[in-house]
Amino acid sequence: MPSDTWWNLELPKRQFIIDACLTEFAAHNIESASLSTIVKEIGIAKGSMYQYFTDKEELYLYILKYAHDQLVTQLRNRMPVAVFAQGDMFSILRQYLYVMIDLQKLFPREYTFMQRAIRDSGSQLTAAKSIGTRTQAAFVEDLIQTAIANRSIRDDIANEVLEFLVHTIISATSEYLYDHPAEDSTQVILFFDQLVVLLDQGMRYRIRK
Amino acid sequence: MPSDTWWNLELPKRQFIIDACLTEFAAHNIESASLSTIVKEIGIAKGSMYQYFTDKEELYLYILKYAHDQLVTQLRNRMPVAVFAQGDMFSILRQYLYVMIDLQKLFPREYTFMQRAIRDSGSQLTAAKSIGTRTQAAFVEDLIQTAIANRSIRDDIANEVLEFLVHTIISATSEYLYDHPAEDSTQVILFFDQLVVLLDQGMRYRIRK
DNA sequence: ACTATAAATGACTGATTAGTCATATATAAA
DNA sequence: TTTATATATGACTAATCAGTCATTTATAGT
Repeated sequence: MPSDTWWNLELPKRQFIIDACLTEFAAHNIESASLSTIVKEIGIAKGSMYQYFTDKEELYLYILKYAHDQLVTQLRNRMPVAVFAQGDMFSILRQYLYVMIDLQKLFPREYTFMQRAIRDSGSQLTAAKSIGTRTQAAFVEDLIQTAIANRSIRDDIANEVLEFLVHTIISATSEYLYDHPAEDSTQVILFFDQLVVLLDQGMRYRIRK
Repeated sequence: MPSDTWWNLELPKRQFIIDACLTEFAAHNIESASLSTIVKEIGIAKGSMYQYFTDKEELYLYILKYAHDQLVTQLRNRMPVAVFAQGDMFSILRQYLYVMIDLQKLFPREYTFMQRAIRDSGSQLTAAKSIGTRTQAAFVEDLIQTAIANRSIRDDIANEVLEFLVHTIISATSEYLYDHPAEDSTQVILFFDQLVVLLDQGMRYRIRK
């Protein structure tokens, strides 16, 4: 939906603009993000921005889609479908958490923005919500379906509940990364490993052998 | 920190003002909530508001504390300390989730506002964050400590991980309620019950007897 | 060099914001 | 009734915002 003018721009300039928008949108929700701030940061006139995008919302959704596509592409590279067939659910989940750690390091702006967009999208932009969560939702559904077919997990609990729990774990670890970005990766991995073990083996007390 | 003038107001008027603020702050973060909207809604002059509170932030924190105190009081009534001593962790957790359902029904504005405040407080107001999460953090810590002492849960996983998981579950169910406010309680209870069973017994597949 | 098209500009509009303050009104005391 | 104090008011400031548009500048075609 951006204009032809936008696509005629040199790629480095487009990238520069995108980066500035990512930074602003990662720090403020759409309501309080400022286009004036963005153009001042980039060093272009405000009018130029309106040659590329019709309004703030179009810009926001475009940047959201960009960040989303970027992350999904990376995720696909790191977790090809083959991974789903083999291995049980818990090892896949563990791998997914590791990938998230990587992505946050390599694409901090995109990652942070997506995180914020999903968090903020509750009431407002349903478009944003659906872009943000559809991928994850599809991933979780696949994961559960495969796991049940594999008999990796029990089948006597409603799928909705299983999906909720897995989704919750993913979101929460994502938030955890968001809140502890600078921390040592090995520490975070250790943390996640224990978390997956906990889900895997269950929490209830059992006599130590 | 509100002025004497505020405390000299008749209680019903104070309550009316508080209610209007709760509504606005439940719908917008502090950055984009509008004092102009609030005073228009109440039907008083904007200047009056500044006779009571020195600025927007003071008002916000006052309302936050109000909502927090309200909810904590209710929580204490419904979950006296005695509950912690008896019962295992999972039944306590289940009870806590039930109480949340009640509170959301009985104090929708306070509940929604607190939920939003915790969610939004990430970067900005640390005061808000600490008010919002301290109570829950203390609750979770107690819960885990007691459960380990009881041998309700295993002791070979780092406390931090256990606390994270429980905290995550509570937040997520809280979000779930936030997103499905009108839904039938019995459905929600069923959902939570299965969730707790899942945590309790673990997810891994086991042969059905 | 001349023309046509495309892109960039920034002053401007109208709306909204948080916060101020001189003035007006109400309450109470003398 | 007069004086003193407490409270309420809303017009006002200065800043910011999204979005507009007539004008300028750059690019390309002839």
